[in-house]
Amino acid sequence: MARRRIHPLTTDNGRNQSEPLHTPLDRARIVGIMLELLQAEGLDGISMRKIADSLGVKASSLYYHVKDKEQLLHLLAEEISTKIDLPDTTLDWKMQLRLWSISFRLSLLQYPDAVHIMNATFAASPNRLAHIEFLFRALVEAGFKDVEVPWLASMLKNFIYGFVDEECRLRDRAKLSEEKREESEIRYKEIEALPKERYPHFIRLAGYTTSVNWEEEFSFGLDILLAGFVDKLARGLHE
Amino acid sequence: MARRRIHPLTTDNGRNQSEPLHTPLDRARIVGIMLELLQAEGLDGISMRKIADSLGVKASSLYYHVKDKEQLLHLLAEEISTKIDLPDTTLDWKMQLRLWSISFRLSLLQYPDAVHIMNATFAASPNRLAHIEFLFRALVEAGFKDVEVPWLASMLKNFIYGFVDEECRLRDRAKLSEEKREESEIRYKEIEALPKERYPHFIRLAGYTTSVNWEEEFSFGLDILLAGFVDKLARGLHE
DNA sequence: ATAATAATATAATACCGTTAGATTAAACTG
DNA sequence: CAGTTTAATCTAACGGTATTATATTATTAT
Repeated sequence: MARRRIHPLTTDNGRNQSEPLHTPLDRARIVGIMLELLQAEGLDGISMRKIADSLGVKASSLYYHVKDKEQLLHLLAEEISTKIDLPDTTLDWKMQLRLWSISFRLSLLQYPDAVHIMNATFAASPNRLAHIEFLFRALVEAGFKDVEVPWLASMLKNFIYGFVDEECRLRDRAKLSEEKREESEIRYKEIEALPKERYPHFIRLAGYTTSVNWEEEFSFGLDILLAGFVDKLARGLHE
Repeated sequence: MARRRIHPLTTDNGRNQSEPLHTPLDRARIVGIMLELLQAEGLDGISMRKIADSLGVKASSLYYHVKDKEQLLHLLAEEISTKIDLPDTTLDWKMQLRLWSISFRLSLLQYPDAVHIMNATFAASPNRLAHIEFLFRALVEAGFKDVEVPWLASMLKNFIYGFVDEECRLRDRAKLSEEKREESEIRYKEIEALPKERYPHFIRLAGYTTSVNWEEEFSFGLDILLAGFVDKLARGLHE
């Protein structure tokens, strides 16, 4: 697969970059650039044209290395999930799930729109399956029935996706309101125009989602979900 | 706002449709068509061009009635949430949340991609706020602290979104595998090519998500989440 | 009838993913 | 070394997206 040029100078129409000059693309380099673009511009920064531009290449060339954009996102999701730690499997099952969840959240926070990418792609790749395997094993060893395990894992995953998604949104909005409130204020005025007397609880409690300790709040939700797991386990045993 | 023609026949360049002939558009009619397109073709069926075509009009004309597509989706989400029942507020709080969740899921299932539309739009519209108000009130009356209530409501919402999203996906895949497995089999072969010995639990348990009683499974998850709520409430009291 | 306004259309901009076919570069083969 | 094959990229195009500025028609009001 690895190819090397013998005579580095031939016709060379256009820019010449000293050494490699034309080392062909591969999936690893494409995914690497995608990760950079994601970091810099978010999901909108990942278009076939922009990826190609950043590689000094035309968009259509990407299709030689990959079937379509979906496959590229699939590879990107796998790459992102590389950075999630798998906890020590000798710990208490609750601690294992807790540590895994914390690590998962932190990884998702590292790249904008990571949640959407993970959620939009099929999880059948080595690293992602390793995480599913970890969850399934932990839940089985905890004592849950086989039929219950996939749904419990799904609940935990959905909790994290939902939380991080909301966290990113609220963080972005907080940033916006510091710099430029132009667009944002239009929406806020729509809220203020609503008949407040009809939503007393909402009005009173809405403020609690503005200044937040996210770690604390994540832990709060995680505790509740795991408490539900424990309750299910207890009921399942003496049933 | 309502406008009526006096002389129904003038120049009439093009098709003449008996009575109204040219009653101008309004947001209600646009949203109505969007709902039909959503039902028939899913989220991809809702483009500005397709909406306009279905109304016998050009895409740019829509911008006279609405700011952009986001606002249109906002209105659509509000319309969809009209069909969700608010349970009797005299019931036990757990029963209220349970009935609301069941009703919410059923509404989301009525239209393809409804979850994505709800999740992608800002929930500040009368009907959607009424639902938030309902949740907040129920949780406050249950005895939760003010700071906890928005996060609990968020958890419940995220559980439902995640569940229905997954339900739709698996249902669609089950349909596909009946008719044409062409594309689908490619992906399945990718899974089968993986080293199975590394994912023993996954291999053993993957089958449990194929033939599913969705009502039962939804109830299973809901029970667990609400058990976590109850646990939190109990701990919060004697703390 | 005329002026004002309401509603739609035309045309263009700047993107997007994807494909077919031509073209260049590198690697083999005799 | 010459010729052929294969690898990798490019050109050009298709059909789609949201959106905008500007022109045009249709209705209402004066």
